[in-house]
Amino acid sequence: MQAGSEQHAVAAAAETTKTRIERAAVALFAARGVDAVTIREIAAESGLSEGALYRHYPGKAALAEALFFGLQKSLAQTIRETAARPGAIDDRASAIVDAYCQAADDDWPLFSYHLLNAHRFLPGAAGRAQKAVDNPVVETETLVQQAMDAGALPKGDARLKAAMALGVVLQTALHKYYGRISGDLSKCAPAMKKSVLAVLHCQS
Amino acid sequence: MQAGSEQHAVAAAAETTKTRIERAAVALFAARGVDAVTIREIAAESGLSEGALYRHYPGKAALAEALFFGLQKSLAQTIRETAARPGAIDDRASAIVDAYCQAADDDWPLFSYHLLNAHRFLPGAAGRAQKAVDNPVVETETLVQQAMDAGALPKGDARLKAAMALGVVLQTALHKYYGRISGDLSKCAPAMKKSVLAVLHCQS
DNA sequence: AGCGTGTAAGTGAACGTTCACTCACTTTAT
DNA sequence: ATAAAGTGAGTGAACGTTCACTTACACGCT
Repeated sequence: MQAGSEQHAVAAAAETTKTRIERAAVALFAARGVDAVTIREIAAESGLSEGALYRHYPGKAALAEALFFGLQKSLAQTIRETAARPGAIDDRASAIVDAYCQAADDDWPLFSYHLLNAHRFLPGAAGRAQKAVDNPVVETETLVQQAMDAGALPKGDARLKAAMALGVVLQTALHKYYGRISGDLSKCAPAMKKSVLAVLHCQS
Repeated sequence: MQAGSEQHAVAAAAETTKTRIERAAVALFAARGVDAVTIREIAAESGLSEGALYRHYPGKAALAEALFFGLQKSLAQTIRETAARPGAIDDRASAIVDAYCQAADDDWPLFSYHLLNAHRFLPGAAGRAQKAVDNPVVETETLVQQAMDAGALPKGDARLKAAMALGVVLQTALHKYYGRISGDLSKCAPAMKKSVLAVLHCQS
């Protein structure tokens, strides 16, 4: 891990064994659900043996978790950075819509896996308060709250506003999963931006 | 099933063995996911034995499916009737928001189970076109399309508009599941209605 | 170059557990 | 008496995980 042959590896993503496993797993998990997929299937799909998977991940659960939180963290970071940028709330909200679209179009299997399995990894109402770091929802709520405090949005329940705005984007992605909307999610970005802004600015 | 003692059974919902099973199953499925729940647990929760469940359902999968499609059908029917009622699009859209709120507040375990497990029972993009009958999404799309045709809404992609409008409501319900929004979903109805209308009427 | 050695990566049969489902039997209601 | 409803130990298949073994390769030594 010290002097590999694939540093500056952000873009090219060399096809290491580990990424082979991850791609196979994400494709199967997204298509059929984590529980319905067996280690044997992941091994077959990635062209490896079952035992080999355990050289890279301690188990199926850890693999599923790592895949989910990888994107979760990356989305949260993007939103946090976007929210921190100076500028009008409209521009920042639009940038977040673009960020979601880009994540979806970049790696649709991973994105849809994340979309459909969030409730598997995030605690429901029972388990107290979601981890506040690396959470796209929390970041969005914070952004909305700040805009309200600054008078850039009408005062109101920031959490509710954030939920409704996120819903515009995430339900659209879900309908893409169901085949009710086709093509890249970015294609819908202009309409989603207008709707998100309409939601954010409407009096409640 | 022909001459039972519980016809007119819409409201009172007599506590038959079958409903005991269903309530126990839905509570467990909603809290921990279908695959993580065992038949033994459902039996224990409902105060029956494993064998007894099989007198009423052919298996776990059929039980999970019946619970899902029970609400799916009921939601679709409500929306269809609402959409068919004469009146302004705004009033009908508001009525649909109320219908979702009522379904959620009536039986939150069932509603959240439905919300979180839709992708388990509805075919993804691969399986061609979702069953068009008894599908709340299809009904909503139809309503939006009709309103566009009638000039009551700006022309555009009805499916996308429907997705975004549904997202306002369903993501809010999801955030209630995560404990980010508390109290009855109906409490959010006024704000959701305003947002849904803002989405529907905004130019795209 | 040839050789010995240590380490990481990969293999797949075998293991033990879990779980949906079955069935011979008991209880309850009519 | 008879049928419907309920019981729970038993069964067999599926699955995640383990492990003894094999292969690939890097490095120092002569």
